[in-house]
Amino acid sequence: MESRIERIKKQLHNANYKLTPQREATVRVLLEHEEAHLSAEDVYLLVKEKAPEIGLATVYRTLELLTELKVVDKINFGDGVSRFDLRQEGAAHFHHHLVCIECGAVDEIQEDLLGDVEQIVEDRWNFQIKDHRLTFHGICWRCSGETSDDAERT
Amino acid sequence: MESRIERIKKQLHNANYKLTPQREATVRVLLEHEEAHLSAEDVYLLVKEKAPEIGLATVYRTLELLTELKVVDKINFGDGVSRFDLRQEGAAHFHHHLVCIECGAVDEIQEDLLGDVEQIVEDRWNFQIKDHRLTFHGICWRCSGETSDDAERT
DNA sequence: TATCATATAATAATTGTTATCAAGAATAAC
DNA sequence: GTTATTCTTGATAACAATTATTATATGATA
Repeated sequence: MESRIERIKKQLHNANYKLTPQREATVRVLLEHEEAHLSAEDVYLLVKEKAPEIGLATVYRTLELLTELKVVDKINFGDGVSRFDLRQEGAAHFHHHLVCIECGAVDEIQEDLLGDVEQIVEDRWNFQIKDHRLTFHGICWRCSGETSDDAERT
Repeated sequence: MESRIERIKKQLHNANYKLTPQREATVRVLLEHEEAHLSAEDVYLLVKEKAPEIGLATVYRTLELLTELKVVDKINFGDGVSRFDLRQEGAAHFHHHLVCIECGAVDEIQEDLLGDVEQIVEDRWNFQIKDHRLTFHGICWRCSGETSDDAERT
């Protein structure tokens, strides 16, 4: 974890920004809640536990900055708030999400899966793909397990 | 076009709603601007040209209603506003989008393309897919065409 | 030291959207 | 036809998420 902070610090410095205590606290919260898909408000409340003097605007600014530097990805599941995910180190592409319409859980798919599709799109639509967003809405294994007979026994 | 309005009228009636003049005006604007990805505000301004007495709230209500009936799809490209697309008649699935990061243009992909990917996701993650959202961000043919030969520019 | 740029907390302002509510049609009951 | 009843509407207030403002603090530099 410390090494990841170090690397993020370098990324900031490369872009002429500093890793201030507030920014570090924000990054730490993100690191401690990977895959949690926190909203700005969520992050704010969590950071506040450790650094109560931080302001909401600072969290917004930090998240914006981190998005710009591609340290985090800003996602939007259509529920009115933006959510922030740490980008996996070395991941060229954005990961996908499974949003459960029953319980609201958000699971991640790290696999790319879109290789073929992207090739088709680039060729057929003459479109140079830089990034993608893929979200499936449906019923997760937990919820379908509850009512389904052949539920998976974990 | 009239026949599509007729069908939408039936859909409304089936759900115990009426095609009021305001709703019809809104639907007509959507029909006349297919593939335009209008925001609620856009729709409001366009409807106002024909029916100046309409209120913004009515447009929001109508768009919400049409979304519920799956006449339109509500999409979000992360720019802070929701956009509304008429769903292609008979389309079981939501179409995909190409968002150009240069000029902001939004093109549509009607083809599904995700058949294989969905099969994998359903099997491997035990997830029952009901809908999907797929958006590619990149450079469209228009923008890459402009500088295509001597690529390097600012 | 003074000076300069950056970062900050607090708060005001803005934006997209939703809720409220009284008034206006449409429909049904008498 | 008149009266209920139910929808629907327009205007506007309320709301929540985000962004801008401002005055202050911090830290580096000369």
